[in-house]
Amino acid sequence: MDEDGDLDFLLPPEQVIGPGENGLKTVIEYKFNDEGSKLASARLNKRAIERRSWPKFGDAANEDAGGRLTMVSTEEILMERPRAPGTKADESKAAGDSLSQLSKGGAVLMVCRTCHKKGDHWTSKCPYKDLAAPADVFTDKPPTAETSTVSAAPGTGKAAYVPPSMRAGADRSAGGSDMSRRNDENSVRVTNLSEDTREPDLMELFHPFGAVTRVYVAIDQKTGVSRGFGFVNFVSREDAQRAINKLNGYSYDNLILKVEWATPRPT
DNA sequence: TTTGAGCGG
Repeated sequence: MDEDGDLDFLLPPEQVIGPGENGLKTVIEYKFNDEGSKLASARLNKRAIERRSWPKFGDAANEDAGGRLTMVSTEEILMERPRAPGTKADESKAAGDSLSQLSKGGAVLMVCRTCHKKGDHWTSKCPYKDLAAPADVFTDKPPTAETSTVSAAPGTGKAAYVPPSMRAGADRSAGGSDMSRRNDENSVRVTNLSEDTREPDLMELFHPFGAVTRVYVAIDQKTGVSRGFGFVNFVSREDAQRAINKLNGYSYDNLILKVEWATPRPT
């Protein structure tokens, strides 16, 4: 109830004096004022006295006049859910928004930061995302003729920075000097797993060959059962190669494992 | 049978 009550624990406790013979009770309470200093105030709860004479109602109707002042209600209160299925769908249609857009979290909020198109796709799904960085990023690093390829961000007319790895003729082969890219290349695909092989099993099987950054087992979302293949990522390409050499054709859970380099999934 | 999931604003 108290908006800025987070420091109230620093204050002295409330004091209640009385009720005296006039039936009045004195309450001394402490508060911070706007400048943050401590204040004490006293109030007389005359109104509480007055409330005692009010007629009782509801569950308290049978209580004595001088009995409990408050009751815990057992009444059920049903909350309205404006977005509950089937309640407002018709209105949404009437408003002209397609349901598919609504299900993506609201058409208005979905504005691509790369091409600035509204309601069509997220930034990560932008068809131009490999072509141009978001127009409002890298403004402190204007592209220069020697170090970058300049292309136009569609619809903006602005030149956009293209990172070296994205430029035409960039070396995308494995094991180069490009550290950020190399990690993806150390991904090993494992197939012909038994269906009760899980990620900890893969970790146990592969980590003796070197540092493993990630293991993954494909799980059927409907049945929860393994789809029989997975991926293991190694820090070092050499370790991954040794694991392939040793574990490809290895008998595991009565099945012959197939272990080979994974090629990046098409996006 | 067999090349991963879904978030995010």
